[in-house]
Amino acid sequence: MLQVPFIRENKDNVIKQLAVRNIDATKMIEDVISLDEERKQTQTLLDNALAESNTLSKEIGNLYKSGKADEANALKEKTTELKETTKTLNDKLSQTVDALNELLYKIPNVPHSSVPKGSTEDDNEVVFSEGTIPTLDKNALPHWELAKKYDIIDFELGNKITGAGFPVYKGKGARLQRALIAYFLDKNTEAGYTEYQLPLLVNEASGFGTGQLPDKEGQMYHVTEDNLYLIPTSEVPGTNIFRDVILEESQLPIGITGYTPCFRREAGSYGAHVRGLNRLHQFDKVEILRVEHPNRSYEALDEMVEHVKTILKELKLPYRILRLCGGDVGFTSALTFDFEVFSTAQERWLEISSVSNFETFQANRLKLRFKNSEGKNELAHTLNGSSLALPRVLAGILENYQTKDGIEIPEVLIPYTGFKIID
RNA sequence: GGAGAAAUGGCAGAGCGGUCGAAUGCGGCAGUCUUGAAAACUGUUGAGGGUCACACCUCCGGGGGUUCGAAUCCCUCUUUCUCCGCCA
Repeated sequence: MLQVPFIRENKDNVIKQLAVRNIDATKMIEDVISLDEERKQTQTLLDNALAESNTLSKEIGNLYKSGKADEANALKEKTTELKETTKTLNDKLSQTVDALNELLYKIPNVPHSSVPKGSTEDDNEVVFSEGTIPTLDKNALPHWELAKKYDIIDFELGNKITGAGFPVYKGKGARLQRALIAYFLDKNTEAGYTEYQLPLLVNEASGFGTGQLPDKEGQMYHVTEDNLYLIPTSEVPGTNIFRDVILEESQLPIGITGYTPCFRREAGSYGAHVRGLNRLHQFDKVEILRVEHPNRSYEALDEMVEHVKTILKELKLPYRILRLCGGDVGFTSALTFDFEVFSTAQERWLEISSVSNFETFQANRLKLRFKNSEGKNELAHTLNGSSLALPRVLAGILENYQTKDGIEIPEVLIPYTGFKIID
């Protein structure tokens, strides 16, 4: 959520930059400012009334002490009136604050100046690509066929146990999953991220903290009995570590990594593009997350991009990096780079990582601050990225590494899998 | 799941319904002393709103109530601890 003082001071620029997302925020921004104005006025009136009633109460106390009960009783009548006033003002204030917040929840983050204009994913900018796309045999199969052929992922079984989108990994398939998780975690901790194991269910406050609530409620599985939500990404529990936290400047930067399954309802997604591992309700992901000083958060973003590149290079997968356009960049993000792996048999790019700088957008909701060199509390910047999401990496490996003898295992993974080929 | 106890500032820990945003200790910061450090001493040290700056207002786990006035009384929820039960 954007900060009101920031909106006030940069009104025109905010509107101009939000236009990159193809939204005309003029009215929303003006409403924010006028609601905030109203909030301040009401607050002042309320404060004055409260101040008066505080003074009166003290006087009454003193009068009682000095035995002047009559005078005290006279003053009491006055405070009764004041009570009415404060109640009315208080109601008005909370209405205004609610309206203001509701509006603020609807305004997305201001895109970074480098975010290109555009409306769909076709307008994303390819900024880097690496790796060679293998020439496969004409009998090459998409990963869901390979999964069946080598009996390593059973989609139907998952269907039976739970439903579509909950695959069962078997044998070498399961082992490969575990290998990938361990390998990613090792790479991330080597790069300085501290490993965490996080809860898979979060409460309402955490959902609000990272912005899944109130808007994207339908995307999460909700355990109504206990009012908990299954996490759609470890970003939620990971970032909420820092909810209501004031750090010392010397504690920055903070980098954490964690593996969790992720649960997404993906309501309204159907068709060929969601076949096999392309889109699941439950999938595994290893995440990296940073809390940074505002001065160097973009440097940190570059470091994260470089880090993910190293992993893909080691896995020898053909990939490219996109700078997301205004129409595609997430609600909370200021700048996002997506990584895509080429799925040779499907002949399409699959998104496997998304690395973003949220600047203060999340921190503002979380109240994540640090004491700056002047001793003032200042909002920190948060960033996160997948490093990496499993299913599509797996899809990429299965498809790109298939040979007539079986599926070869990328060399860096062999110490983790204990086998060299799936056949 | 049952019974009991508790929740106060970074931590520990006081707090007869008014003078309490809150004693005291520790920690943090600044200074004195010292070649430097430690010790000692002095001062300072929660968050948010508001203001040019003050004033002023709100916050003692969350929510509600009683009262002219609540950290203090009542209700409720949550969490923690102890005991019992169940259990990976």
